[in-house]
This record gives sequence, structure tokens and C-alpha cells, in this order.
Amino acid sequence: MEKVQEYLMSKGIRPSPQRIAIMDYLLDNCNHPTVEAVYDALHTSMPTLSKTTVYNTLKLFEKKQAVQILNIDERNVRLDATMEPHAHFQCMRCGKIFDVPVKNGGKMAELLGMNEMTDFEVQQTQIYYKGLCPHCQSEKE
Amino acid sequence: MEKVQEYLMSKGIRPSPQRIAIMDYLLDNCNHPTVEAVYDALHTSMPTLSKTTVYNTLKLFEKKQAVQILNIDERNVRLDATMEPHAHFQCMRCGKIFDVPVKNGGKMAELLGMNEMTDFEVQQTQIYYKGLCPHCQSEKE
DNA sequence: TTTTAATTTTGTAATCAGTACAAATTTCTA
DNA sequence: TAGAAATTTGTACTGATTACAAAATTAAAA
Repeated sequence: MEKVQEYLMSKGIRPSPQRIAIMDYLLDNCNHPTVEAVYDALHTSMPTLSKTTVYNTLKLFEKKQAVQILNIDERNVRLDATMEPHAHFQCMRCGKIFDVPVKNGGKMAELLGMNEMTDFEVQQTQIYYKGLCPHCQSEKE
Repeated sequence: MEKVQEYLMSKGIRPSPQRIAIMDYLLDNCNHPTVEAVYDALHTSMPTLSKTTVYNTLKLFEKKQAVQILNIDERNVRLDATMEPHAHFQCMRCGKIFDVPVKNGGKMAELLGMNEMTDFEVQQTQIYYKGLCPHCQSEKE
């Protein structure tokens, strides 16, 4: 638990109880939860927690590069505390989101030839796949 | 103008006046407009047009692979009628969205090594870059 | 043609994720 | 300890998107 606190500080984030709880939850739940899910899960053990705080905190985490806010789902934002470069796959049938490794582990923009567009300064790269996950492929009649 | 009609039919889309107008607008305006922008632009010359129709039509176009609905901007959906594979860059300062070519023109998933994940059936790939566009780099003090 | 069925469009009302804002609380600093 | 700065909270609001059912248009059948 102090691990989380140290992790936040290493990212330049002041470790308040709320921030620790949120980051702790994200590190334990890598299933790309929604904001709602984070709030619901923490609300019971921390009844005073406000949804605005969750939003504020996530915005802060993003700015400090401690979380990725994914727009892969058209309805809700999804959270991901894994900061190593990787892509995401969303199943169009069950909606689940999967982490997907990228060739030679990273440098996604370079892989795609973005380095040749020297005029643009890329600060982040997001790669979203959509299709059918293994389970839903076999379900499909 | 009949070109658009034929294009829709080639995609398996019945060419109603509204659909023709919307597709025509998207083909003429490649600046990744919002739904609102499409509606506003067409509303004057087609006063009966409803915003619901715009939404319905775009959903249909997407299903028929005649348009890409981009989630790169966190506020609004953006439209793109260019169906050749390419990536998108959004400037974090001015918000503009740019088309970006991809190495050897396409096969984006393969470039990233997604073909090796044989268990997932990828149907579409979206690549979003964020950073500073050339113009905003020089503006930045 | 007429009639009927199917498709498409329209407008209004509702939903719901996300934000604005100011008060309350906590933490830091002098 | 007092006061300033940072953080959290709750409520009200916004605004994009959807639900839905009526109206209009188009296609098909007779």
C-alpha cells in the first residue's frame, strides 16, 4: 500500500487518501474500468468520495502520465494504469477490452512511419482495434 | 452529383436525398467535421433535415463502410469519408485533426504485429496521435 | 392504378457522461 | 496558531447522443 504512495510521488503527484485509493484500484483492476466502476467500487469503503473527485483525479493522473484515458468505447471513457506502450482491442460483440502487445515492444509511432512526418510533434499514440474476441468468434452462429 | 448517388449504391446504401446530401458534404469537407457541423451546413439548404436523421445516416454509413466515425476528440465525434487506411493526428493546442499516411500505405494491424495474435479477428484499426502541429509548435513561447 | 407494406425521416422528450462552480475541508507554511 | 494553498465535495448544469412514435416517402403487390 505504501508502494502506491511512493509510485504517485515518483510521478509528481501528492498522495492524498483519495488519490491513493483510486490508483490502488486501477493497479489492481486492469480490466479497463469506467469512471463509474471506479467510483462505485471505492464509494463503499470511502463513503465521502465524490464523483467529481474521481474525474479530477483521473485528469491529474493523465497529465502526470500515471494513467491512460482511453476513448476506444464510444459510450464511456476507460481507464488503464499500464503505461508501457501497448495497443487495445475491443470486442464488438461483448464489449470487453483487451491489452495487445505491439511489435518489438513500443515505439508505436515509429513502427507506423510517423517519424518521417518530422513536422508533427507526437506526444502520445493510441492504437485501437475492433473486431471479435476469441470467445465471441465461437459463439457466433 | 450523380457520382455520389452511384457511390452510395456501390456501398449498398439506398440513395435518399438526405443521404446524398450528407455524403456529398463529407466528400467535399475532409476537415473531419462534427455531427453538428454537418447538420448546420445542410440545414439551410434542406430546412426539413433533422439532426436525428444525420445521426441515423452516419451510423448506417459506418455499418456500410462508407464513413469512419472517429473518437479522437474527447468532446465530439468526428467524421471522415476517406476509407483508405490512414492514421489521424490531433493537435492538443488548436484541436485540428490531420490525416496522416501510414508506412507502405495500409495494413496497419500487420505493421504493428497484430497478425500474430491469431486469436483475435480484427475488423478495423484506428490510430490516433496527439501532440503539436507544425503551426502550434512555432506559436508556443 | 389503388392498396398495402416497408423504409425513411422527423421532432420531441429523455438520458447520461462529464463539467462548472463555490462552499467546505484538509494540508502546508510562516 | 493563523492564514494561505491545495484538495475534496455536492449540486446544478451542459450538451452530445438516443429512444420513440408519428408522419412522410418509397417500393411492391394486386
